[in-house]
Amino acid sequence: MSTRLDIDWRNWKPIPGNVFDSSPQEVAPFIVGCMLLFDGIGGIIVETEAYDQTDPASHSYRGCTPGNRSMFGPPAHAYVYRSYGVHWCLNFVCGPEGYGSAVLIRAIEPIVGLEKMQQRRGLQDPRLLCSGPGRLTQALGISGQHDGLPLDQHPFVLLQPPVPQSIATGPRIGINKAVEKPWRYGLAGSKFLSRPFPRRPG
DNA sequence: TAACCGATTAGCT
DNA sequence: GCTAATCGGTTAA
Repeated sequence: MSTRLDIDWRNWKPIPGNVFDSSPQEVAPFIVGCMLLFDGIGGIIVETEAYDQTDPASHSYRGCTPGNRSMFGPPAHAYVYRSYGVHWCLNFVCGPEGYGSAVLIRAIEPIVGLEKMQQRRGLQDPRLLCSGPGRLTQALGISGQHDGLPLDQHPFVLLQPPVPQSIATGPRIGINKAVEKPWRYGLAGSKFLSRPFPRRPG
């Protein structure tokens, strides 16, 4: 059983590398709705968060260290870090080189390679495969050895949809500082979010 | 000791 | 169907 069989992939195009020269607050909403494949397996990005060096919640806030050096490297590269000792989390480095900014990939809708993802995750439910930053790296087989890899070549593939997506925003998840920054972006109503977006007052 | 989390459990609609 | 609370676990400050 698969999803999104209605999509015509012929109209999807590679994401230009210079997209990642922009700020993480611009890149994060842009890549929501884009297709992410790693070694031929993946799906549609449905949730992201922006981080930059001025942000107390960012790994780059206190400058470059051995653990976060990829964040200060060239844009359009991966920053993969270990979270809570056990999980891996995938970020896309953006902004001018040395700026220390990145976009955290928080959730994808699994499309390609369902069986492999289910095997790696040890469960069947598509909604639990990639709905969380640690879950999606396990499903795609991404770990610390992939830190620093360029996003515009194998094993990465990034495609943008022919039509821009409608993006919801909200506060980021799992942080205690700069909680008020609405730097979480996603497809509101998607069943593959790590958590739903708060309903806007109105 | 705090951190960009996941799995499980308990309780709600 | 959903949300909140708890706890294990490694790293770096």
